[in-house]
Amino acid sequence: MLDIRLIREKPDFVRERLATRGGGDDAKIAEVLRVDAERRKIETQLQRLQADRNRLSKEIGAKRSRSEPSEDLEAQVRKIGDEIVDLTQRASTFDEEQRHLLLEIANLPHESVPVGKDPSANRVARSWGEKPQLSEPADHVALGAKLKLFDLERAAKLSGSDFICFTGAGAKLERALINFMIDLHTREHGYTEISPPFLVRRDCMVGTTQLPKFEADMYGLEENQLFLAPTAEVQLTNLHREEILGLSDLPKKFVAYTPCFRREAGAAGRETRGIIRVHQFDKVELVKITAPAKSYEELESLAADAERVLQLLGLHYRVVELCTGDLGFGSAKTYDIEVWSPGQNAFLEVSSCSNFEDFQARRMHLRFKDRDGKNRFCHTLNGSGLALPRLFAALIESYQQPDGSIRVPEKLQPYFGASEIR
RNA sequence: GGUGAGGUGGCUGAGUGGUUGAAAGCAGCGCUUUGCUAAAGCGCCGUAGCCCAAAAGGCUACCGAGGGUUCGAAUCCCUCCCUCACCGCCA
Repeated sequence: MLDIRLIREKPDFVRERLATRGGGDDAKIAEVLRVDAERRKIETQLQRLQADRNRLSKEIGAKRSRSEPSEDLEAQVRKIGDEIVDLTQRASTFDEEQRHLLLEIANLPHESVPVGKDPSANRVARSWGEKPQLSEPADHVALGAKLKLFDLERAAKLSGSDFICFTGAGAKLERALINFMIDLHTREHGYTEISPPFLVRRDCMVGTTQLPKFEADMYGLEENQLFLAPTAEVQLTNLHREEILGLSDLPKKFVAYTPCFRREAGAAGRETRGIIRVHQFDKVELVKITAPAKSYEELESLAADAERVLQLLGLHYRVVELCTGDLGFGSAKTYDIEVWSPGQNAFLEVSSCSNFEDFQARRMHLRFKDRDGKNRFCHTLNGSGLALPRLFAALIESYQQPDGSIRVPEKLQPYFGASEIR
């Protein structure tokens, strides 16, 4: 959520920055400014009446204590009371309308983000390693079937299409990857491990911007208003919602392993082969809550922490700096980390590391007490570290051997308990 | 699920209809004293918003949330949420 004061004071600046995302927000800005002006007008009227009421009510109290008549004043205040009821109603209508509009206006891209309208303007920031030399690489679907690592048909029997059921060595490999990543981030990168609930309240989903805009992509449980979290970003970032943290508590760094649930409405048929786009997948997520001055350096180290996973596993990847038009709704700056998939002959996104600045914090009232004693909004960041099915696919494809077996990367062997899968 | 107790500022905790936005203590900030530390003394210290070009200043709202009673509600009534305790049920 943007600060209404910023929009009020620098509307042209806001419009210009939003336009770099691809435009279409001018009408919303005009509308929110109109509502804001109206809201303040009514609020001022309302406050004058309340001040009158307070003053007269005190007089009534004083008169009564002196046993003087006060009926005329009481009648007057009663009348003011009626007007207040009416104005309060109108004021809250405008309040709601303003919040509604603000919740649907995207964040401003950071000035360092390359300007462009689609992924063709994204910038490859760096790449690591090399494509493995494989004469005729099998893709993960073929490898998985052959070695019985997962069973998509039977997963469909349980839950419908686009679900995974890992089996045997596949299930164990997934679990090994989870443990490997969590240990890395807790032991070497200083994150605190969290095992959060998977169901979250609506407010949390609003806080991290999944709602209200993307409700169609979320799984919800109608009767008790809970949602299945689409990413642990929701739980981890909302952990301290509505709190005021001490400056010395920052940065907060959390890592969690959770399943993630996504309807992927409208995504059917696109990039959905095998296990790379499914309704439920496991993910190790990294979240940081930082002071504003530090958030961009924390973004760099967050990406580095996620990249470290791929480096230790010896997987080729590249880091892409998203352009303004490709940026997510709430993000000010994002690096996508893409691992090489020999089977797809393409890079697959396994992590998206973003700095939301105070966009999420403002929605969830997440603040810290600054050195000068003022409460300010924190900055929030998150990135996968990493998403499992795609990592799994890239790993088995990259480490496949001519004889059809899969070599297990050395760093993973203590977790997996064997050096190969055959 | 049942019964009981409770939700007040960063924290602890007073406060049952009108100068209480809220006592007191702790924490925090500033100053004094001090070789340093510690201790002591004095002062300041909630949040959000509105008016004002701005500052100064003024005003409004907020005591879990939402309604209600009243001229006036932290205080009385209703509903809901949450926390704690005990009982029941349960992986």
